Amino acid sequence: MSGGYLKGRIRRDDIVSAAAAVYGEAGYHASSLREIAKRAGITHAGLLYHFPTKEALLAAVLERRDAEDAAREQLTAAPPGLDVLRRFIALAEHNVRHRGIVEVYSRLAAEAVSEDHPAHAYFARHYREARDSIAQSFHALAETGELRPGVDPDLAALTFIALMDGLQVQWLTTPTQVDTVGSLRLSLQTLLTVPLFPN
Amino acid sequence: MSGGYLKGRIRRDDIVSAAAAVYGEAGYHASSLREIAKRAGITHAGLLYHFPTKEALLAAVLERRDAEDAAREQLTAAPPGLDVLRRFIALAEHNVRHRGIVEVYSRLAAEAVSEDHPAHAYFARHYREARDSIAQSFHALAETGELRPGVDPDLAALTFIALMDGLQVQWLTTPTQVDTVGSLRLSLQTLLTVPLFPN
DNA sequence: CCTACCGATCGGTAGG
DNA sequence: CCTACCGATCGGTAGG
Repeated sequence: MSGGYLKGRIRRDDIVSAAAAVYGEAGYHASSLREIAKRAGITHAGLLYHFPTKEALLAAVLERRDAEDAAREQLTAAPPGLDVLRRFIALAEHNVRHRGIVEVYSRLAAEAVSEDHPAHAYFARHYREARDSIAQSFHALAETGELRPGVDPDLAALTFIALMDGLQVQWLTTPTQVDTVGSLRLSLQTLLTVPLFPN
Repeated sequence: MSGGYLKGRIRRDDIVSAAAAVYGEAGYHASSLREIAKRAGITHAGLLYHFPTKEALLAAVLERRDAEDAAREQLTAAPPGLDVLRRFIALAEHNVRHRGIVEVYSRLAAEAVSEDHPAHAYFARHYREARDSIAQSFHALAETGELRPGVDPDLAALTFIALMDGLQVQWLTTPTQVDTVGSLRLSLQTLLTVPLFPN
């Protein structure tokens, strides 16, 4: 019955995977529909049958990434507090084992600083949501005395997100010299009065 | 006597300035020699008379940036310690008032994570030198008891550099919501046992 | 989904 | 430094 639709969904998924891989290697603007299509096993005109424009394909890549992240880490599900912070650390640990994911994200984020980039709104929203989520946790920790006195929760949240992103670029550039997870743990622990990972 | 050479140097400088501006807006790969040449008031073939290839122009942009940074902040001149850290903060303050500089740097850094990018070696070296400089200062502070006990100087150096870079991308994306200098001060102060900026 | 094509743009070169 | 050009590549469309 829905055989045709199923095949279409699989094909679309292959294209999105190929696109994410190419974006990671070349960024969005420098990626060509022909290269993406070749990896998906079709022509570039065939790709445009599934995604009407280059931008529509980018949107599909970003949407799938959001869905995957949400499903894997349940970042927003936990109540504000230490657990949320631990889940962000877990996300960083996952990323170290999946360089491709980090490449796409880092490259697109840098391109999207321009207001006219098609992914600009996506990243502006992404940053705001991440900051809000982390800030809520720091505020909760402040109320229970688990945040070091004098630390501003909102500023600490901004700092944590910026640190995650900066570490990723530096890690991609010189992988052997960057301990992403160690740096995140150090920074977080320094802000707390209780152990982040009790022995 | 050297009239011809002087004019050549001025023209070359105009081209480098135009290139830096375009790199900041579009990145390196997406920048065209024709757009850069137009802003410098010549044709793209004329540009190639001064710089033989697109890569040669990129190298000139990076070289000039290094020279300007070194001259302005004398980052390597100070003896390791609090003063070096304060100079990096001063650099961040300067950058907030010169968005264009930050755009070039952030965009190129993200592109250059690829090993085959012509600026890859430049950024790998840049990161290493920055880490070494900061690490030396943290080591010095550790010996005088000005670094919080338990803080690893090398990890703290990596963290500080990553934080600077991550803040810049987030600030470029959502300028009104990011306090770059405040975040850097908070992070540094949290690592120290003495005031970074005594009142 | 493909073949065939379009106009536009790219980095670089020849020749002056 | 310019004019004029090259081959290559781009996103997108027509027509099936």
